[in-house]
Formats: sequence, C-alpha cells, structure tokens
Amino acid sequence: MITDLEKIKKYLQAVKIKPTYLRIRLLKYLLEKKNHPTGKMIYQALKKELPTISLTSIYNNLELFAKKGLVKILLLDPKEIRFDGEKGHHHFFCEKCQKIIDLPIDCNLIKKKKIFGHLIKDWDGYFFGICKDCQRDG
Amino acid sequence: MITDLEKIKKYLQAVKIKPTYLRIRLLKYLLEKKNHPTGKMIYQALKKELPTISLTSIYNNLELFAKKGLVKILLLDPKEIRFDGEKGHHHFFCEKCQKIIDLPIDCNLIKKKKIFGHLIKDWDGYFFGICKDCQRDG
DNA sequence: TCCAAATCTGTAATCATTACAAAATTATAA
DNA sequence: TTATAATTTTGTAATGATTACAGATTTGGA
Ligand SMILES: [Mn+2]
Ligand SMILES: [Mn+2]
Ligand SMILES: [Zn+2]
Ligand SMILES: [Zn+2]
Repeated sequence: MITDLEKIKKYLQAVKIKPTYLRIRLLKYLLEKKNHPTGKMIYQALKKELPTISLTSIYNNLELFAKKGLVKILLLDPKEIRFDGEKGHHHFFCEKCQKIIDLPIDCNLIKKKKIFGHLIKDWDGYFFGICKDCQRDG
Repeated sequence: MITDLEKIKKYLQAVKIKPTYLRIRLLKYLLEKKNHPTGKMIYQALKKELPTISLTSIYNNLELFAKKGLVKILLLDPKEIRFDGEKGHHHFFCEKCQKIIDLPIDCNLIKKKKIFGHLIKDWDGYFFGICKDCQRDG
C-alpha cells in the first residue's frame, strides 16, 4: 500500500506535474483504492476530508494525470468513465453485480510495438460476463 | 458485400427480431459500411432515404441488436458510443487522424470460456497509437 | 512581503443518451 | 376485407456526465 505523501509527491514531480495538495490527495486515493472509481465517486470520497474541493478540479486533474500516463481511463462502463491508478492489466465487468475486476493475465498482443504497421502506445482489454461470485450465488 | 434485403431479413428472424423495414435498413447499413458509426451518424445517413425516421428508433434498435448479438458496441471513444456490424476482431484508434481500424489478429485470451473463474461472454480489445498512414505523413 | 502565474472553485452550458406518451404500423382473427 | 390488439416508431422533454469559463485562491519566487 502506497500511502506516504512524500512518495506520491515524487510520482507527480517525475512527470512534471506540480504537486499541489489536491493532486497529492487525488493520486493517493487512486493508488490506494482499487475500486475503479468514477469522477463523482472520487469527488464524494475526498470531499469528506477536503470540503472545499470541486468536481471540476477532480476531472481536470484526472485528465492531466491520464495525459501524463499516471492513471488509466477505463471505457468499460457505457454510462460513465472510470479511472484506474494501476496500469498494465485487463479488466472484467460483471453483468450481474456490475463489479469491475482486474485480470492480471498474460496476453500475446500487448507486448507488440506495432500491429499491421500501426504504432502501439497503449491498449485496453475488456471482458464481459458473469463473475465467479455471481455464478455461485445463482 | 451483403446487400440483399431478404438475406438481412433472415438475419433478424434468426435472432427473433421482427424484421420491420427500419430494422432491415439499419442492419443493412451496419453490414455494408465499415465505418464504426455513432448513432447520430447512422441517423443522418438513413434520414436521406427514410426522412421520417427518429434518432430514438435508431438508438432503441441498436440496443436491441446488441442485446441479440447482431452488432458490437464499441467503447473506444469517450465522447460517444460507436457500433460495429462485424464482431470478432480487435480495434485500433489513431490519435492523429482519429480513424478506427480493424485488427483481425489472433489473441490467446479471446478463446477462453473462463478467466480466473469468471464466465466470459464477450470481449473488447482496443489499441491506441499512430496508424501506418499517419506515421508516413509525419 | 509582494506579485505574477498557476491552480482551484462555482456555476452555467453542452450534448449524447434515455424516458415517455401519442401516432403509426403490423399481425391476427372475425 | 375490416376490426382490433400488440408492437413499433416518432417527437419531445428529461437526464446526467462532462466541459467551458470567469472570478477567487493558492503557489513559488523575488
Ligand atoms: Mn484495474
Ligand atoms: Mn470493427
Ligand atoms: Zn458479479
Ligand atoms: Zn492515423
């Protein structure tokens, strides 16, 4: 678990982002929670400790983080964008309980630098179905 | 090129969808065009020949088609949903020209019925970067 | 401490998607 | 064919996530 604020500050500085307190707390939230939150979910969670924050700042900084490669934007849910503080894995979306589950599994395509001549910079692997728990429950 | 209306009618009936004229034309559009259109793009294209259609009907029937497995919903573009009349391939999105390109390439994960115990019903593979043409052009 | 630049907030606008009721179409039976 | 009920389609309004923007605040350096 990465909680040390100084360490998070360094993550931001490493990609040339000025480490304001809001940004540190936002990145801390993304690195600690594994819940693939929406912008609003992050806003509501951080609001408890930082009552003056705005949803706009959350969105703006999430976009900044994504642009700098600090977080991953997930388009898994057609209703709203979700964010992930960890990169490099596939995702599973359960049609019963709506949970998003990490799939750290090897894939022969994601190592490729080019596919059919197209330069690959990033990738998303989404899987849909019924999760292990929901299968058991009925 | 699949253009025969009778053949498209049979595709609809095969999945228990009543083959109204609008639905036949909508599926015809999706099967003929390879442009991964948005709902609005389809609406504007079909409107030229069917002036009375509504955007609501396009959306409703696209959702119906997707539910019956006739078309694929692409969550590639954060701004809007795109639709694909063909299934079973990965997609590439060029950050320069915004083109969506099919990637009919083998992947060792998509054949799996289960991953970590989760039942797989469908999957999406997205790749992002710079397409072949845009690399050459600069 | 003072100042300019960057960031943040609060509110309003945007716009894809959905909800809903009325009109039109379709299928079925008399 | 005609009547009737069910389904589909239309037109409009509502929803809600995301974005735009201007003013307030914070930040870092002189
Ligand atoms: Mn994840
Ligand atoms: Mn395709
Ligand atoms: Zn589940
Ligand atoms: Zn391109």
